[in-house]
Amino acid sequence: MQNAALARQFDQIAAYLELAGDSIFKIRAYREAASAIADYPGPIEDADLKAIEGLGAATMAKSREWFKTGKIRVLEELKAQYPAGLLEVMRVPGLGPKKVQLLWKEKDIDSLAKLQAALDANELDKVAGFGPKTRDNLKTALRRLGELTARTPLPDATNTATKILIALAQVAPDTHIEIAGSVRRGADTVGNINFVASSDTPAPLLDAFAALPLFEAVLTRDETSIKARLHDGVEAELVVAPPSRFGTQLWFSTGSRAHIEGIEAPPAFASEREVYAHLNADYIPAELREGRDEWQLARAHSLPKLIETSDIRGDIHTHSTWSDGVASIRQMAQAMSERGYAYFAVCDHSKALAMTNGLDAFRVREQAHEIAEVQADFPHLKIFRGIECDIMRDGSMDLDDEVLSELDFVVGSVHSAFNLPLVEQTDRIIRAIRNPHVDLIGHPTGRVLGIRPPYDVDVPALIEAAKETGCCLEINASERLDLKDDYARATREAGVLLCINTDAHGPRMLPNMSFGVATARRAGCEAKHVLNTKSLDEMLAWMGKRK
DNA sequence: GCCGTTTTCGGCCCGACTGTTTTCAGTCG
Repeated sequence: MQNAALARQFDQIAAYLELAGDSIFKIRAYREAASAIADYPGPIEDADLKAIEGLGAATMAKSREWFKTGKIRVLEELKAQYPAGLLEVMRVPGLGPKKVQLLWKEKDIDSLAKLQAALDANELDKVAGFGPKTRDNLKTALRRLGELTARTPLPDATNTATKILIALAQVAPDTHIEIAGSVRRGADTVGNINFVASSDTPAPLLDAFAALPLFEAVLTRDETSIKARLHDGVEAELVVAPPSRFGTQLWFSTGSRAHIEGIEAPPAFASEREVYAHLNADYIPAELREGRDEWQLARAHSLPKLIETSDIRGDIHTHSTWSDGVASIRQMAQAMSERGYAYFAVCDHSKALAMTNGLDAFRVREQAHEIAEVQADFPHLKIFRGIECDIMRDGSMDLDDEVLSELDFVVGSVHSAFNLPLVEQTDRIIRAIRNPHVDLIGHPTGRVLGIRPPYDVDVPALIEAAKETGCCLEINASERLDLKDDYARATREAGVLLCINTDAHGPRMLPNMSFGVATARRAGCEAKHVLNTKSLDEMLAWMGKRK
């Protein structure tokens, strides 16, 4: 299955063409080809490429070239033409293709390090377009980018961990191997990826680990453990323990440090359950092992019965091709149905987000017809009419109350004016919470892991307002994980309902639900704390009460 | 580059903000 690898080739071509200032439509075509390949359900190398929407003559030829030679000439030429570091520089907010080209040509800046050095040495003062404000913004942006990229987002780390597990399973099919560390605990970002294997003969396993092509270099190795670095810089560690000590090792390798600290080291046990029994505690789920109150609760037999992904009955915040989604309502319905959901809501963007072809009142009503048509073919899946309506700068909604009142679900989200002062940003969102049509605030702090920090907002004040109106707050399960665990915990404690949504722009994103559930588990949530664990009947009753 | 067609080119993704211009280019969502 080479889908991801081929898709990456086209994404890279798109990135270089963007840098080169090529046509936005051409760039988009490459990105759509990449997306189509990544989304293709079977091995792309066996697919009938002509039948895949989004692939044309050019991308098909390049795909075949890659199957045959392992390379795409156009991409190799682009790589030769532009230093790879320029793509990194492009990631700095405020720097687009034009400015990156200018910095490269005039100041030979082709890496983040050189950009930082130039800023520190005040070398950009004379470059056209780089006034004092821009230079200042760049310094802040660079610092933030450093903080944001220091750790890997949970979804990426989980995907990598799974790849490593699959690769190991091929070499050692009978060995029990578990993911440990912060990935297992469901932390929103991850420093490194940990594994524990159960075996009396570590050497072959360590050899196999060292030989995985995913790794760039082996960093350390002893008799029972090995640490290696992936191509993207992330480090992965495997510890091999004999079966009789596997549980204790898994417990140690899962952590967290705060959870383990002050606990007398347990003797060798085969399972973690025995470890906790030995410590006179109930089994503590990995997501709660953060050194909060979990030991107290576990000893008092009063740990929560944490929500499971299987408790989720539907997805409330999803997109379709009516705005910037990649799948039709019918395709989304099919995917939801296959996941066994009882319902989902189509919540495309509203008109203020023009770039996504957001819906105005007219198109909202047009969409209702298509939803009704698709609904007729899915008797066991309720399709709700919804919208992800922009919260404008002043806190008003992008669509009139009259239109909003026709919809089953209104998700209110901020997609503009991220830099408002704390009080203004908070008041803006509270105004949306107080709009009786708004059922849910989408990604309430606006962060995107590894890309954008949250905007300044007083989350406890949002929770208070939501408590007054019965509005829910979202745990966005995609690359945002927003609300984050601490805020989700405060929301639950305030008695405000959370709603875990994938914000899926295509079927491929539906499995992200588990990351949102992990966040909810870290917040100590049971099923009853989350809106979309309700059965269809319960949900309809809840909606009825809100009207 | 892809797509669809009143078949082989023209449309596709637009509006707001920011900082720097001295009348708007570049970036972003």
